[in-house]
Amino acid sequence: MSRFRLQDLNPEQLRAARHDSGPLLILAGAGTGKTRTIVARISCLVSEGVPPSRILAVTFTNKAAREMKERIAGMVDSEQAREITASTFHALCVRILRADADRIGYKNNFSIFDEGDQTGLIKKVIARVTAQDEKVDPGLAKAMISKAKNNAWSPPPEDQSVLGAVYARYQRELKAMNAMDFDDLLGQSVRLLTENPDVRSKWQARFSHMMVDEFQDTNRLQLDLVGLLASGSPPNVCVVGDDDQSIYGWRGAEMSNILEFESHFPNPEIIRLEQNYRSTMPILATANRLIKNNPRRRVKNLWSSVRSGDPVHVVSMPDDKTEAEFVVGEAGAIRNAHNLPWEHFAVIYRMNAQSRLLEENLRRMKIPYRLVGGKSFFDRREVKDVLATISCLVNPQDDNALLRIINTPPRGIGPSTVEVALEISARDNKSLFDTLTAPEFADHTTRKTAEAIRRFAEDVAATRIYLLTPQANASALVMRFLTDSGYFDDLKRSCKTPEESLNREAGVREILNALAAHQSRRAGDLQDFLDELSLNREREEDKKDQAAGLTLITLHAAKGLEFPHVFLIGAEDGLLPHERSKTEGTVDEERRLFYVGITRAMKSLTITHCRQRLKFGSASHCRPSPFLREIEGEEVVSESYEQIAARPASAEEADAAFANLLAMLKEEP
DNA sequence: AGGTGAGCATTTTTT
DNA sequence: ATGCTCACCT
Repeated sequence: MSRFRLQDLNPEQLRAARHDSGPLLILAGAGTGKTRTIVARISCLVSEGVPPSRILAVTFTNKAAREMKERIAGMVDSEQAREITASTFHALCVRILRADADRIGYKNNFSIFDEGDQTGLIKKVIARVTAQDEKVDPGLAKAMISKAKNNAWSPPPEDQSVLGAVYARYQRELKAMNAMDFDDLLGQSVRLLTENPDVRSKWQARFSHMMVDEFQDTNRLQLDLVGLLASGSPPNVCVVGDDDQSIYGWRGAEMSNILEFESHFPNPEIIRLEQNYRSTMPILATANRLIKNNPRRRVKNLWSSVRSGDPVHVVSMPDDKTEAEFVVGEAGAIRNAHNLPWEHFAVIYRMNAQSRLLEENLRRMKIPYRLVGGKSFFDRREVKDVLATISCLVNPQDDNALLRIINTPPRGIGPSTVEVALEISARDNKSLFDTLTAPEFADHTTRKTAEAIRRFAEDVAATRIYLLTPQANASALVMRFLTDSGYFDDLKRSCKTPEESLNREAGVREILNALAAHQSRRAGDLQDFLDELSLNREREEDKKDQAAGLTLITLHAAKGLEFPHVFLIGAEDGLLPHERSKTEGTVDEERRLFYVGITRAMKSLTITHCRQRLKFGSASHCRPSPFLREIEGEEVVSESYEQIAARPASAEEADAAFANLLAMLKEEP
């Protein structure tokens, strides 16, 4: 990467980079060089003598944190770059909590519950707390608990309402397991820093300048955290975001954090980045026209020095099947006409279910594609088993992990024993492991079961001792624990086909290899490894080789990405403003979603909507999205599929079709 | 225990 | 249409 020069920045970017102290709000429209500006600012701070170790950059995703680190490394001295902290909110919280969680009544080796663990525990709690005839939806309870935590509401005193009781009990059980869910990582960090001025001072002294990316996505706890960590008076907090791209309100993001930034951090400097380096003017004009219709926003107007470009196409389709065929055909035509790689194309949609018809067509046409957002490697059974095993070895109080592995493989500690133990552990407020291993537990079981428990506990304890020595070969120890316990035999037995068995063993190997690699990288302990995995679950499509092809992606997942040629499909009333958003009163957020979609396109943008679509198995009529009315303008061309199909192919298109044919012939062996 | 079928809901998902 | 959950059966 070429050495960065300040002259390369535009005047607003430069002003942001040079801002020295006190709060700074950078309103960075889509494609306006946001990351570039943050990194430039960091580089300025360093050259002005701020020690790099005292600079903190916070992001939402690990990917963003990684990219930021890379770009920083390209800009400042590598020695200094290493000292700069670039981390996600959650990873930062884990660091804070691993050091001092004991100050708020947790042990520092607490476990982190992912959403699967969380749902599992909630279900269990519901079963315990509610009467037989009462029905509580676990999903609803989970959403409510998350909302409560994100607003820093404590569990209400018991038996006010069923949900309140579920929340209270859930939190009690988590605590008993010495575990935190994702929301707790934030909430407990806030509590730790609020209740312990000395801890707070320690962290405030650690960082002198703080940068927050994607500020429009922060929730209440994250805002609190920023306030608690920021140091300097006025605080040196630089936040970057775009309220027009706030699309995670349903997950607790508070747009008011950015809209009312001044009330949280008084007298900030506010800088707008409006020059766009991504899209042509027709695309930007379309986006601007749409987003103007939102009432609560910080007005921005994107512009580009690229004045000309293809018009935005809006095409009306008879049905969703035709839509998929058309989009795939159009992408192929553009590709052939300009000899482009498939990577230049993306199809963006509101719901994952919309990808299916596209996939069918792409497969039929033998077009390579990558589907963003599939199932995670970490949801595989054997991966969960191995991770639960490691968790259990690190923190035996982690009932959740213990429950997963206690009779997998079968050890003679069956459900009835577990049931009894669970009851006693709830009554005595002790962990499952402690309950099972207490001498008096033998009174509740047969001799045989007691012996099985003793053996298991011994195995865990013995492995644990080795494992916790610093130079231990952890992956070998875990491997031996699994083998000795008969895990692999059990795994093989449960597989229908030999391939499946091989596949699952490969999954185990992959985790253990990752563990070995982690240990050789830094003689880290297992805790680090588990933290990294629970906070950094790279999707399979991310880590596999990238030469993937055309991208199929949801509007949400597309935020932050860009593609030369974009197809935005399903722009229908009830789908793009999603039906549910209308009843929930969040149509503005849907408009922002549409805005995000439009601004992903660099060179060409085609928006389609269907007059009919298969919904829940049966055909239903669809009206165009009301947003399509809002984008109408001179650089938007509306047509129907029938008009396009009836038009004689242009010479260019005919050539392209011919080339396409040739290419297909060549690919066939 | 683990498999099968009826019944049911069905947006988006950074950590 | 499809996939998921739960209850009930082998």
